[in-house]
Amino acid sequence: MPNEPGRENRHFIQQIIDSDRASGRVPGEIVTRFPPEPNGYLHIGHAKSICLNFGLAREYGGRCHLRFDDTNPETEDMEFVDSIKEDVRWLGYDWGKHLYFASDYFEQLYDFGEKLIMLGKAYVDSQSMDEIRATRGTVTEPGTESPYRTRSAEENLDLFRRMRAGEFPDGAHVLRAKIDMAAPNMLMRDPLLYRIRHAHHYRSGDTWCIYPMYDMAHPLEDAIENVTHSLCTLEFEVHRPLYDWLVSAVCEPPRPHQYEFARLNLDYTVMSKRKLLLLVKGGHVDGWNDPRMPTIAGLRRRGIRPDAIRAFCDMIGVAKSDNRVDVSLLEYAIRNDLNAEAPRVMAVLRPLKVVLTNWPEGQTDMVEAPWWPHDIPKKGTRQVPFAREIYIERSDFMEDPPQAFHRLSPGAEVRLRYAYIIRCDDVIRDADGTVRELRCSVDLESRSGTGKNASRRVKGTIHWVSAAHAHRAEVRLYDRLFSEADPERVEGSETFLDHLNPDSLEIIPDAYVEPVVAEAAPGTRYQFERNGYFYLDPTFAETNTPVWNRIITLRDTWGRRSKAQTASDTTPNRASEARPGKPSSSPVGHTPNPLSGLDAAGERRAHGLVDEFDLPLESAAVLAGSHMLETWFRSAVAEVGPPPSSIANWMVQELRPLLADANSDSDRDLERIPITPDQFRKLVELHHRDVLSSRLAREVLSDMITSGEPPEAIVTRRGLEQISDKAALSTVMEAVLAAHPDRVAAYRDGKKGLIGFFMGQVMQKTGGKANPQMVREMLETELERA
RNA sequence: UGCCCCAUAGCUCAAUUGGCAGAGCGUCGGAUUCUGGUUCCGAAGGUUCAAGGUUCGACUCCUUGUGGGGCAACCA
Repeated sequence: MPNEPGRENRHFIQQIIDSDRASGRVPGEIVTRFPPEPNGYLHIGHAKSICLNFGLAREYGGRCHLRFDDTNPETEDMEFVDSIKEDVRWLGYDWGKHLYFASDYFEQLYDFGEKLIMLGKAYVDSQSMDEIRATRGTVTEPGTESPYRTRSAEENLDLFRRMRAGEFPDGAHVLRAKIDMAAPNMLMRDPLLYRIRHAHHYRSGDTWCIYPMYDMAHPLEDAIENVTHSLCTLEFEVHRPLYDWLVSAVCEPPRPHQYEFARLNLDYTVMSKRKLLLLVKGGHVDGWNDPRMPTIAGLRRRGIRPDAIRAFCDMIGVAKSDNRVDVSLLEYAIRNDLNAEAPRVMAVLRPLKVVLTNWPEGQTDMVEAPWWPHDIPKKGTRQVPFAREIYIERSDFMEDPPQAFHRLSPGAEVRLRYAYIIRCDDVIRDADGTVRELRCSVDLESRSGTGKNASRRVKGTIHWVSAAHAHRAEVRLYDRLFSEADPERVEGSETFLDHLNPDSLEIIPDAYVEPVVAEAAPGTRYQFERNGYFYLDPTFAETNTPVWNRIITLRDTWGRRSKAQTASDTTPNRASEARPGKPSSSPVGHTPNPLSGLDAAGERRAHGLVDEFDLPLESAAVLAGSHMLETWFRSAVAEVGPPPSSIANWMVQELRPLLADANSDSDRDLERIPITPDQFRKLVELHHRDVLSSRLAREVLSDMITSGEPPEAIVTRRGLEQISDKAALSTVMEAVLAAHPDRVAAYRDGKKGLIGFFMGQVMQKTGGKANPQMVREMLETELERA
């Protein structure tokens, strides 16, 4: 959702796509894909990905593929393919003709395997699984190369073909990429590409006995389909170098790129397929579509509409930081959607009988009740029978109510919604003292709409049903499945199952609904007034008793207040719990050691630079960290010219960040840029002599990197000399101040931060050429003159 | 412990790419209301993880820390 009015808020992937289009990197259609493995049901976390991928395609007029990533024959099934298709469609998205299966690419993927072998980029390894594991090394130690790594291309090809032909048992050989067994990224230590698996695949049957691994299949599938932006979750970040390696090894230029975003975590729920399966298998829920489950099927059966899910996904945004979304956000999306979609009716969940003593026995009145409240622009009414005996909600009566309670109590009056005002005269009790029934008198002139006293106001309005006309219905009340915000956070021998909420389901077999509700078709959504939104569960369509699932309660400021009073001191404050990213105590007195990243030799070099050139230790440490940097620095320094510390400073602070182009080692790029150390020194000199402000010098530097021209040439070509003429600057400044009298006043009123705004304006008006020191001084003296 | 990623209001995210720290949700008030709902109005809430550095100016760039997450399946 837009954060700033008037300016659409673009998340980082949209920004990437925008710039890809602007720069021409992606001239054609934007192509994304949603790539589930058909081995489980989709959940609300997948919904985030679906909304992202299909939403982007819709937004940019591109397309989104639905691709089943079915490369593991042992876990996948057609049942899941069907349910996933249903769920995506239900969410409101359409893949058109772009339905794909990894299993349809097996032949092409195999050809890529042969190609890699021919290129010398892959080999058949005949070590056992254990040997491969053991020689992979650890995160701190490099792995060792397989003895089979040097097999000839011919031998590899022969072996790979025979693997395909079924000559070998499972595990006898694998195809591995030949990359680097010492790579710090474990994924690059000759990752497995193909394994032998004599297993029946639900689509390809027994055609294949070798299957590609994810790292082989996924990037190449993207390339085959001309996907432009391949979006996945954060845990695949470390796979990206491998993705790039593979794609650039065997594919032609228009190539896909992978970007990673944070998966959704929701309070009071679990999201992994494995844990959801455990809930189902263990009988803790009623199946994959239990209305308490975060599965799409569960949300659907709960009665939530797809519009609400999409709105929710819009609200949570897309970013790269781990998150745990507060349920109130989901609840808001659901209520906000249903408010204008669910007609209002009356139902009493926990009945208390009320006899209206002055209402004639046997007389039935029909009152007219609108389907919608006044503030929803929809029309229509229905008739509701009103008679001598009615049911009201047990919780709407209190014998000894607190001050703020404005429902029924002895002697008090309430309005029965759409009907009459009643007064409680008598309370009838059972032998054990519990209230069995109320005797009330009706103000016969107070009938809603038509009565003489229709406009008489009483404090409360409650809902009701006529006892003789009401229908019975089963109602199921759902609460959160877990009692802990983060059920996966366990101690000792606990599992997430220990955090199950025992009260997550309450079945009320004998609620009463007004007659019209009994005619509802399965799948109908109503608001039971003052109780919440309910959904007639279609899975019970066959049975005689209708089952209404409570989708969600109404927002309840009263219940919240009374609960807060009783429970405030026992409920732990969320803020006080340890949260990721928030240090519990801030360390003090720490002095940073710039040398800490260096080995002994590096430290010596750094100190050498300090002694020789009088550099600050920080700059020296950075330069000493890379041989290339240090050499470059030494050749940039000259007898005449700016002090070495300035050159070092500019290298560390300005040059290096400019080199940091996506996925490359910036310090190594130093030799590839068209800037000579001599030219660089001249640039620093221009800044040092105050010909260029730091801002302009930065501008020139980035120009140098792209154009390769010497700094003076760029300055002349673009007319970038700094403006230090007081009169000229004054004119610009006056114009800026005159154009924004309100801000000038605000500044003089104490909002000193506005100096940045004025500076920005002046710099913009002068094309960044104004001498910032002078401008700032002039602005300050001018603005202080009140 | 090696490499990679992340850190802005209670929660989820912005901040025109170095120029006034904002939005939605939540919280608390007020108005409206025949739903203690909705709608409308308002308020509180910030050492931008910390320290140092660069800069006229840093949420943004550099350094070092801290905290959190990911990576050592023939899963995806």
